[in-house]
Amino acid sequence: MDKRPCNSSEDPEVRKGPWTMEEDMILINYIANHGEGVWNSLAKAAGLKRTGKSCRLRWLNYLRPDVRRGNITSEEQLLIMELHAKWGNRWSKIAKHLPGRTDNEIKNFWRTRIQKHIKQAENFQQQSTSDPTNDNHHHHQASTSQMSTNMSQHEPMETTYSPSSYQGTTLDPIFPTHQFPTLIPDQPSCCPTNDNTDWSMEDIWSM
DNA sequence: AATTAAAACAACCGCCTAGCG
DNA sequence: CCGCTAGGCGGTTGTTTTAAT
Repeated sequence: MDKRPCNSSEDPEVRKGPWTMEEDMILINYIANHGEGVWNSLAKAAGLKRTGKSCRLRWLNYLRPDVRRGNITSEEQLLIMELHAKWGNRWSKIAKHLPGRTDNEIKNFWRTRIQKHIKQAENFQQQSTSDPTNDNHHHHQASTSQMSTNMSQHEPMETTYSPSSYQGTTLDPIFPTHQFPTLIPDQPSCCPTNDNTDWSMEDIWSM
């Protein structure tokens, strides 16, 4: 486990940080030949100086052949929002309904794209509520009810989620309608150019 | 062109739980 | 039943990339 008396972070034998292409290749080859086993022993057997956890994460979030990367479509966005409204931050549960997407990716997506807009909406709300000339803050629209209907009977309120957070999303450019995004401009975040090393998963899998 | 700020993404950390001896 | 371990999960942090000035 991770009550880690052993394999502690001071252990010079344990590598941390970004994975190299060599490590990726080793992991992929090993799993291709032996399958996924007990991750700790897999890491050792494969000769990787990584924790089992690290290997597992790398495999699940990045190396698996069926993992989809890049643009999250508007349909997927919509699904994510619906499922998040239902289940809160149950990222892995949500991810199961988005084939090829990982919980980590969805989580990051939520934090970077959606939460930002919720915050903005909240700020606007505060402004508008403190503005006596603006009294439209009690008109709960479809968006509100749609997103919050199931909240009450579900898990304890997630800190990242507040039904009211969704109110006012109509103001946000990313949510052009009263509903949830039916069409959201695809972000330039496609083409993950994170490969300074000039290689991609396609390259690896073609080997 | 250089610098800074913001956004996006990858990876780690620590807690929780299930399974096994 | 109890303790231990591995795996899974959600939160958070660190790094890289992109956009703005």
